[in-house]
Amino acid sequence: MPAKNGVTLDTLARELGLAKSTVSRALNGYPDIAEQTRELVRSTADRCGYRPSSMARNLKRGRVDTVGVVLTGEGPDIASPFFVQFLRGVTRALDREGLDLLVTTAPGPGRWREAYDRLIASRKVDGFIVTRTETRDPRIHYLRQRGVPFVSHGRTENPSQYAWFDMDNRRAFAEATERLAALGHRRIGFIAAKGAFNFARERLAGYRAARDALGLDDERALIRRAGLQAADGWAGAEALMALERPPTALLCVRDAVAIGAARALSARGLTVGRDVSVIGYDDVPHAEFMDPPLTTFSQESEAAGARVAEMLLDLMRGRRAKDLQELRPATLIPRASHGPPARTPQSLRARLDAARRRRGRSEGKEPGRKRNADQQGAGSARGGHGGGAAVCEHRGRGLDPLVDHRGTT
Amino acid sequence: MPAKNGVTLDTLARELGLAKSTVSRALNGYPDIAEQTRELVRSTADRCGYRPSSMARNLKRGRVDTVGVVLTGEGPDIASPFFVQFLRGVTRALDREGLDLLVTTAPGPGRWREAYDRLIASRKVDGFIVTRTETRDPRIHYLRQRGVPFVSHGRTENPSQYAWFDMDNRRAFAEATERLAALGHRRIGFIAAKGAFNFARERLAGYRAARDALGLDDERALIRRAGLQAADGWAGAEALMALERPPTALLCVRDAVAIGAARALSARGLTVGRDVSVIGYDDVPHAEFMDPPLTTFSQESEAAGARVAEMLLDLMRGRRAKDLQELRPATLIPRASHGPPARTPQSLRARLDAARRRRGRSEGKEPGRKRNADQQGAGSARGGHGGGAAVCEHRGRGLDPLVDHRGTT
DNA sequence: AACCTTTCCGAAACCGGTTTCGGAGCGTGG
DNA sequence: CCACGCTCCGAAACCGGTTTCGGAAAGGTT
Repeated sequence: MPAKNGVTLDTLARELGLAKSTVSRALNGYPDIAEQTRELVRSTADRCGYRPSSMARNLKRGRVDTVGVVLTGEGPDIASPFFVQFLRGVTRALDREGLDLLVTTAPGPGRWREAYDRLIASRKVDGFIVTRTETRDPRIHYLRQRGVPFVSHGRTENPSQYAWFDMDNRRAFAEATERLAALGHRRIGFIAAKGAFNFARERLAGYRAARDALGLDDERALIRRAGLQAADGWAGAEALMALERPPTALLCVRDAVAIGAARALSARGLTVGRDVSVIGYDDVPHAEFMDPPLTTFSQESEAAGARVAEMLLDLMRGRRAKDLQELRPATLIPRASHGPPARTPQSLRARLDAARRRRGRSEGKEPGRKRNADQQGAGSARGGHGGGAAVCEHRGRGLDPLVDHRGTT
Repeated sequence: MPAKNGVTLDTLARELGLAKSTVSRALNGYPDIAEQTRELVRSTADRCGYRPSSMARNLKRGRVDTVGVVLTGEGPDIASPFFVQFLRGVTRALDREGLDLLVTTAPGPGRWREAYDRLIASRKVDGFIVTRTETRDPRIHYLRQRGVPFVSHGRTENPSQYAWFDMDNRRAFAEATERLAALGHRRIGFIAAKGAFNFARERLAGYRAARDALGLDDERALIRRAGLQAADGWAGAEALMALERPPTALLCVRDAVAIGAARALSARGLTVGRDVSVIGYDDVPHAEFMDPPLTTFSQESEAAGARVAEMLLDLMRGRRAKDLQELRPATLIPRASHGPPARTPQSLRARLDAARRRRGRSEGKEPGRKRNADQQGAGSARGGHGGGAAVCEHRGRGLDPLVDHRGTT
């Protein structure tokens, strides 16, 4: 029943009175076809709207002109607007060479291997793009051992043996640290990610390196490890502000975290950018519209996607993986969420304590502000009033600090 | 050279001493194979790690078990975290049935047709998912006329003849309007989108319907049309607050716009949720961490993606398109950015004028706040201080109102 | 014992291209 | 006039499956 709408090679051959093979070679630019014949074939081919069936062609050629991406990771970690930009960059670059992108999902948490297996074994893709690498990423190892070409967006701890494209996260956070130090900050907190994402490790490493090189305060308690969401930023900032000597600046592993942190600070009555500086990473669309606008690093995700795709094409054409490794600088976007410290840690402590006392007094006699009854606690995170912790607790996270006790590597 | 790593049907057949066709039928559950033989074949098949080549199989079967999505639209309009969630939902649902998702891009603005053409003609996909429909979307017409199965996420103005899944945007914004009216608002502004996206039209229509049904103020000037970004929200709010009688509540076509609008309001010294209520749509991750947290509508993008994929599978299995049309309610997430109006429009006007006078006086003698020199104007959007317009102007948008002069349909 | 079903499997066509191989037609040099 | 090389095209194998068709073997009937 494959009647299809299709005009095939045979159709053309019959139409032209030529052999199927002749038509094929004419269309594919073989040198043993008379130029006149070739032209004739070409013209009737696109007069009839002929398009070779990709599956038939692929069957013989042994490749499918498709690269794969398998979506791993759960929940909102991946829910970044940049991933779409990245995909767009990838598809744009692939399209220029006539390739397509196949997207699939792991059938469950931790079951990425099955997805790769299926795509490889059924020959649905010629290569892979892997994203969001972890420091020790089993996917890299797996793909290398299976001999499938791939390019990774982000490195692992030992990135010498495969093709990758990465932002220089380490340098970026070193730069942010240096910048804050130059403004006078000596005590800089870091709200890090507890996951194994390599970009998170690198950012932390960059902070540490610059901090040590500059001789800044380096207590363990200045580093909080949490998740990657705004609620984690809130919790992290709360914990850091609870310190005996709170930091005057906060580096956040990404903007989502910075957003939560900034809210926690202003909920405690502090002015972000004066009392405490905050710097994030990503330049999410809303960073510019925070109050104050968030200092951050830009992404250029689409360009990254395009570059990764190009690298994969090079790789599949035989270029060596070791020659395909690119580290790109991230560019700082300075906005008003950072500046010279307006207070010392001691003064900050005093200010926080004063604010808490003030809040304690006014508790329960909040002015004529109706609170919507049908909401589940999130509404309590209002500027200056109320306990901000509710925002975190209803997400299942308390304020318990998650101090980092390990080294970088 | 197709040495491949692969174990093929012939390999198995030779190994088992059976015919290729027997092996194939055994594996595919044909009834004319002895149960014993089938088991034998099955076991050796997965002992050898046999996986049928998808291209070979597809060639004969005439389908490829792949559905396509072509990314259209430019710039940040598509840069929504929800699109990834949506894709994840799609791939999850497809994966359950052994299908994959092919993603591609139009080779240029307005050239979506080429992308569809290529995928259809080269038989790389069996069907399509189209997203972000416009009110009169040529893609729908095109795919219908070509007879390719597809499901659309979002409707067009005449949605009776194809399969679609959509949120009830109209009901959502009617509900938001009713809710505000119940709280006492009589003058509600709407920051709409000037594009042709159908969801934007529907939201506006819902607002209009409820507004008229409730007899609220309905001046044209209460509707501003702009883009979909935060800067547009800023500009829209600025324009609405410049009215002789400003609205006491602002409905925004989506959260990004609401974020910009809220910032504009607070930059003018107004308290969002008291002086002016703001409601958005999307429930972006940061909405909860705004000050105050943003009232909005949730998306459930992943579930939507999954449902759309399931509908497409049904369609490809022969179910009729007319039976595959689903409208789902959006659920309001009430937070603190809306409440009863604390002021009348007149009082709002007075407050705004007073704030402007105050700003005028303090201009030029801003306290010891260093402004970073190497930023391009965005930093001027600081809370309460400075002219907020800069944020919009450096994006190439002025404050000129773009009033709506047309009807709904 | 001849005949008819059923059960189970093998042979071969087929999907729509690509690629190899060989040969017809033509011009040229010895 | 024949051998030889060159240009251009046709025939057929092939890629790795699916599906059709036919027939052998086994079992049951009269």
